[in-house]
This record gives sequence, C-alpha cells and structure tokens, in this order.
Amino acid sequence: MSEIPAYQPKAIESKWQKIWAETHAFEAEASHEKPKFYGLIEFPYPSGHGLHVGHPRSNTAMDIIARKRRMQGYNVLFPIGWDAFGLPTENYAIKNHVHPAKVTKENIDHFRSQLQMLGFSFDYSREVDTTDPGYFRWTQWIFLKMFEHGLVFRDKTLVNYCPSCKVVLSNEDSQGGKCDICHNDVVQLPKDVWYLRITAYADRLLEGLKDVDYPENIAQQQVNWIGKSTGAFVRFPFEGLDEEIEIYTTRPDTLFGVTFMVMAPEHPLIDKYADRIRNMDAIRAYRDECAKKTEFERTQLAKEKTGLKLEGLSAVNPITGKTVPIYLSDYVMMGYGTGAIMAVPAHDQRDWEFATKFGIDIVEVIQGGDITKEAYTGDGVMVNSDFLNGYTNKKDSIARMLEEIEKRGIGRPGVQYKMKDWAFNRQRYWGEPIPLIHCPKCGVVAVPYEELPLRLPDVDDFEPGTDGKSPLARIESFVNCKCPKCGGDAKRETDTMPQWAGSSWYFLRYCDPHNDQVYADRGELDYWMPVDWYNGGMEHVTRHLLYSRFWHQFLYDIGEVGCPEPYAKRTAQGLILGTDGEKMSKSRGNVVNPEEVVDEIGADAFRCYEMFMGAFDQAIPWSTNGAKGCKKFLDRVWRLQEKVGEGDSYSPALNAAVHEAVKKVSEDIERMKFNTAIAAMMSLVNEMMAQPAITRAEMETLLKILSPVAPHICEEMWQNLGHTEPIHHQPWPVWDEAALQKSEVEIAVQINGKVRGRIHIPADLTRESAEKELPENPEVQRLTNGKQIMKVIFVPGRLLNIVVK
RNA sequence: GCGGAUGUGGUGGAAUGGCAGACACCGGGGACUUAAAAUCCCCUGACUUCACCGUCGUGCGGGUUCGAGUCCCGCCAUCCGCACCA
Repeated sequence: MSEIPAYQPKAIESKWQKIWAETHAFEAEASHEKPKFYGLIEFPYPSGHGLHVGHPRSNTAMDIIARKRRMQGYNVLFPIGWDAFGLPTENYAIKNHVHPAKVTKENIDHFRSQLQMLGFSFDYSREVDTTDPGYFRWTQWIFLKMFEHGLVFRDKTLVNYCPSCKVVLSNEDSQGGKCDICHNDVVQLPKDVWYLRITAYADRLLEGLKDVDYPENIAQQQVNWIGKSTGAFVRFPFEGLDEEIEIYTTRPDTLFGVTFMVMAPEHPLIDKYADRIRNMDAIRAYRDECAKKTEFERTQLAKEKTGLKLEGLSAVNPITGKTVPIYLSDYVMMGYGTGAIMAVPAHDQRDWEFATKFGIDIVEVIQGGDITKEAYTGDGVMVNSDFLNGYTNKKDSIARMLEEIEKRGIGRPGVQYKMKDWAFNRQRYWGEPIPLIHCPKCGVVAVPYEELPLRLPDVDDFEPGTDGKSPLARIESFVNCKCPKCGGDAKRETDTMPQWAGSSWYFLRYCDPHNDQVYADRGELDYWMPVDWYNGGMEHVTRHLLYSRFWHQFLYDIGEVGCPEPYAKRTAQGLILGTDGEKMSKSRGNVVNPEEVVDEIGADAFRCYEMFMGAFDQAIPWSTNGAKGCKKFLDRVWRLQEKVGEGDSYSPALNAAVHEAVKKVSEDIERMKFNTAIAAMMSLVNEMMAQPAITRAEMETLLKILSPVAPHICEEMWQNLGHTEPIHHQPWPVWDEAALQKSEVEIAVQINGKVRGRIHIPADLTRESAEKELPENPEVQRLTNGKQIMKVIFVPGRLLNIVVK
C-alpha cells in the first residue's frame, strides 16, 4: 500500500482518448468469424449550438452496451455519422453569408471533438456524412429504384406549406399544424408535389411490428399514426344525374339511418356541377371562410358545426332509394377517405351535432341510447333497417350489409389509413438534388444511374425563391440539360429531398461505408444487419423510424437486403430537463453545457451521472449537485488503490458482495437499468472502503464492471495494477451463484402481516421444516405471546408470517 | 374524444405480491485543520417519546390476499402523442 496521487480526470481522460485513437481501439473487425453486435444511436444533426447535456444520454447508454459486448467477445459495430443536410444550417448560411458546406464541416468538427471528449467508443473509421456526394449518390440511387418501381409520383393536391421556411412539408413534419423546423403555423395550399408512396407499405409497416422488439408505447404510436380502419366505400347516385358520389364509412350497417350527406368544402364534384347548384355564391363565401381558419380554430374552437346545404343537388340512398340532402361542412376533410360522408346523426356525435343545428331528421337504427340527447355509439338491437332488423352484433350486421352492398353493386369493402403519402420535395438548396428530368417529349425521366451522384451546383445565393421554387431553379447551367431518353432539350427537377432522406438508410452504409461500387457489399450487409439494438428519441417514432422502416422494406422487396426489418430492437431514452424541470432550450436559458460539466468533474463522472440520475426512459431534471456526487463516487474508487493488498482473501462477505455486484450490473445493463447498476457498484465500493484491505482480484473485478460506464479511470487503474493489455480487451466477469449463497440469513417476522421483529436462520432451511420449527423460536414465541397460531407462512430468505387469533 | 405514460421523503429515485424509502442529492451534528476546502464518522418520512416501544404513511375510494407501492374495479391529477379520421 503506497501513497496514491489524487484523481486527476482531465489528464487521465485525454491520455486514454489519445491511446484509443492511436490504436484504433474500437473499430469493428473485418473478419466475420465472431458473433456480431450492431449497436446504433441516431446520428446527430450537427447544429451550430453543439451538444447540450441531453444529447449524450443515448450515446452513453449504447456505449456502455457496446463496451460490454466487446468484453463478452462480440465483434461490435458501433458507428457514428452526421445527418448534415437541413434547414437550420441553410438558414444560418443565408444569414451569415457563408456556404452551408463550410458551416456543416465546422459543425461536424465541433461535434466530433465534443463526442471524443466524452470517450464514446465509436468506430470513427466508418463515419458517414449525408452531405458527402459519395454518400448521397446512394440516397439518390435508392430514390431512383423507388421511381423505377412506381413508388415516386407527382400529384397536385392540398399540401402543408410553411410560409416562414418557404417549403412544402410532409404530414409527419407538420404534426399539430406546426412546422417541425420553425414551429410556425402551417397553411394548406394546392401544389404540385413529389410523393413517395409510403401508404403502399402501410400494412407492411403494421405487420412488421409483430416481428421486432419495440416498447409498447413506440409500437402503439406507430400503429396510431398509420391509423388503419376497415369499412366500405359506397356510391350514392346524384338525383337526376349520371354521376355518383362515393363515401367511406366504417359502419355500413347504419346505411338505413342516413338522413343527409356531407362533402368537404373543397370537394371537386362541387365545381363540376357548379351550374346546377343554385347557391354557388354562398358556397364560395363558405369556402373562403374555411380556408382562412387556422388549424387551432378548426380543431379547438370549432365545437360549433358550420356549413350549408347544396341547393339544386341531392343524392339517393342506394339501399333505400330515398332522396338524401347534401351539405357542405369543414368537419369533413378532403384528405381522408373520399372527402364525403354519409351522415348517420343517431349514431355519430359529429353528425348528431350538425343535424341538430340544421334541423335534419335523426333516425335511430341501433337501440340502446337516447338519441334526443346525443348520438348512441354503443351496441344494441338494430331497428328501422329492413333486413338488418334484430341484429345485435356489430360484426354480423356489418358483414351482412357488405354482402348486400356487393350483391347490388353499389360499393365495396375497403380500408383507409390516416397516414398519407410522403411529400418528398423541398424548395431549398441544402439537400440531395432529386435526380429527375422533365422532358417536354418524354415526360419525367430518371437521371441515368451512371451519372450519379447528381451534385449540388456551387452557388453563393441560397435564398429560397419567392416563386416557391428552390434556389437551384435560378442556375441555368444546372436546370438545362439533355433528356437521357430522346436527347432533346430538357430541364432538371430543381427541388431537393427532405432532411429525412439521408437518415432513411444510413445504418446500411455503416456496414460498408467506403464502398464506391455499391451502397454496401451484400456480404457485409448479411453479416451486420439487422441492427441488433437501436436507441433514440421518442420524437422520431412517427418520422425517421417510420420512414427508414419503409425504405428498408422496399430494399428487401427488391432483393437488396436480406432482412425485412432494419431494427431488431428499439429503445428510447427520456429527456434530460433543465434544473428548473423544463425542457432545455436556448430561449429558456436553462441549457447545461457538457463542456463545462466535464471541465469540472471529468467525462467519467459526467457519464456516470447521466446514467445514474434516474430511470433511463423517464424525463429527469439535471442536478449539478447530483453530478458532483458521481465525481465523489469515482474519487472513492480511485482511493481504493490504497487498499489493494497482496493477500488473496480478506473477507468472505466482501467476496460474496463482489459476485452479487457482477450479477446485478450484468443484468441491469441489459435491461437499461443503469441507475440501479451504478447504485450496486456504489454499495460495493462503500463496502470495500469499510475494509482494511481488499484483494487484487476484487479490485480488478470492480474495474471491469465499472469500465463501460467510466472507461478512462478504469483503464488507468487497470494499468496501475501492472497490466499492459487494456481493460476493454478483458473478458466480462461472470458471477458464481455458489459464492452468492450465505449460510445464515436475517428474515422478518410478521404477525398478521405486520413486521414485528427479525430472526437469524440457516439459509438452507426448507419451507417445511421452517414452518414446523420456527414457531418454536424464542423470539417468535415472544412475538406470538401465547396467542393461538392459525397459520404459518414462510418465504425463504424473506420472511415468516404468523397468523394468530 | 382516442392512445401511451406517470403519481412513493425536502429533491432525483429503489423495491420477481413478501422488511417501503436501496443508491444518491440537500440539510443537521461531530472528527481532522490555525482556518477553509477535501476527507472520514453519525443523524435525516411524519407523529409520539429522553430513549426503547408504538402509531401513521406510496394521489383518492373500494376489493382480492396470511400479506398490496405492486394485482382487480371505480375515480382524481399531471405529462406526452394523435385528433371533427367518417
């Protein structure tokens, strides 16, 4: 035992980070002999602000798992890269008159150094950057494959448009009517837009969830977002016209209760028959009114139904032959179903409200509620419904009605999804150019594969055009080209891909990042894929996680990858909040900078606190004092060096405690219970500190199980013990169940379920003999105090409960 | 409205139906020190008590059980996501 200098995290950490870099310590092995482990975190968007303490939570967790896997003998792929296209960089570039490529490079360098400061065991040799032409060449390649297979199409519809960012947004990017980038209100505009047909994969995206290990809330959120419903399309003829209007309903069995129909204000059939409609002026006024409403007004304030009747146009109920009036109302959306509904006010609350306001008949077809007060949506006996009368079961009545609908040829069963096709083009500069060409003769033609990558032209004006076009549209040399098919003059598509394009397949590129022949060698893909464990944020569940599953499923379908789902297991971390319990943001001024924390307590203590502060999947406020507590813990670990003796056994109890800690830490890391794993190590260290001496083996085992959490200090102490091989090459310790066994245990004695005392008993006492012998124990005798014993319950190692009268 | 989660000391949080509050933070007391920092030791859910003992205690109300923070039924509150989705 000798004098040990104080723990100096700064020196130790930079020393080991340098050694790891020089020895390429964490690069995946090229050989495919070992079992593999592919651990993934969402690659960061390198913003100008750098990291705050929330970002490393995911990285630290997966780093711990990756380090443990290496020690368990796996060939580990734990890569890092940069999701670097996107609007914040472009906006920064515009404001400061620098090229986004330059900003991106600076930001990446800053991010990389921040990550290295924290000692993550990334394989930096496999870094990818989505803005690198060598990367986005393959983003464009996959896009063209989709184009080839009919998954890319152009359509003029109402789209989400952010007037502030001047871009069209997907549904996923405009959730809640707010722009995902600037959080301003999104408006609905009719526009020509490129779509990816993600709805063709809606069922696959649902089905695939059954074969992967996702937490319930993530799977459920995807299910809700996809929003599958089954029902029927039914056609109602217009009275006196050779034209039908189709509706979608989930309750075709209520067809006899239809008393009116409602069309979305923008429904195209209205314009088609404008000359027959007598109140077109009023209709146009109503449309204008609806278009002006914000999302908030439409959903929150519009409890009161608005609308008006179509004069001069009505429909016929195809099952009853009765005339049905048609109304216009904005509670019916053009973007879902067919943009028109059959209204059954007795059994749909929205229809009920509308009917009540406009004095329309309400006809009951399902008994069980009071339809004068509100719509009845429960089950009941069907009435007023001809051949359906007497049905009591929803499933049966729907099946019967579907049969009838098909027999009469007035409709068909059908499925609807809330999820919409993915609006894929952005009218901005800093993204992958869409490799399509508009030829006046041939139409839309793909850029030939051999011409990829289609590079971004170098310009110095990135301002989005006022005409709703991308800045690329102003560059003649880029726009004008020859049609690859006919050789005639043609023009390039000038929009770029959305932020989510590059991230939809990056996990595949990591498998073989430097390949310039294919996006990744098939042998590498077959070895590494699928990702074994993917951790990330909840905010990506209905965007990146859905999009990338879609791209991967497509690649699987065309035989490019060998597994149908990209991620075998997905987990998500909770947010780290500011010390005030609010979400960290620059505007709130509660951002904690990791550099300052590391400067004060070191990266190891920082990592330790990130994992110790609370349950991994819960949101937790940052505590500066809590972080310091972890520094104190590592100080104690460091001082343990003074206690390492030459003997090979000092305390059997401590030896058992070491085995217990190995077991607890091994199991807790797998369950992402990092907080209790660290608590177990703290307890062990406290116990060790209380000993006069500990053995070298005990010290070494502690260092091994602590090393994934606090790698630098453990490498240093490992080296101080005289080792020349690094600790991350050591095998993960195993615990000995036998060593956990104690000869004697203390159990609680309960009387009628309340703890009254404690006794020491032999650990191997069987239930049978315990229940017979223990009531004789003097302490138990004292507690039962001569009362009549009704029942004795013995839980080995836990307690004895005596029921007395 | 629909879906998901959460509710435990002053704080963050532990707890396969089996000793509630592990492990920390904060706070209090003591040791060491000229002093401070660091470190070490002790106390720290509430009420009662000098102390032991005892009583109460996991959002609220019921229930199941020898035994409930945990399971069941009914509420309340907070957070997140979606939302006039036919």
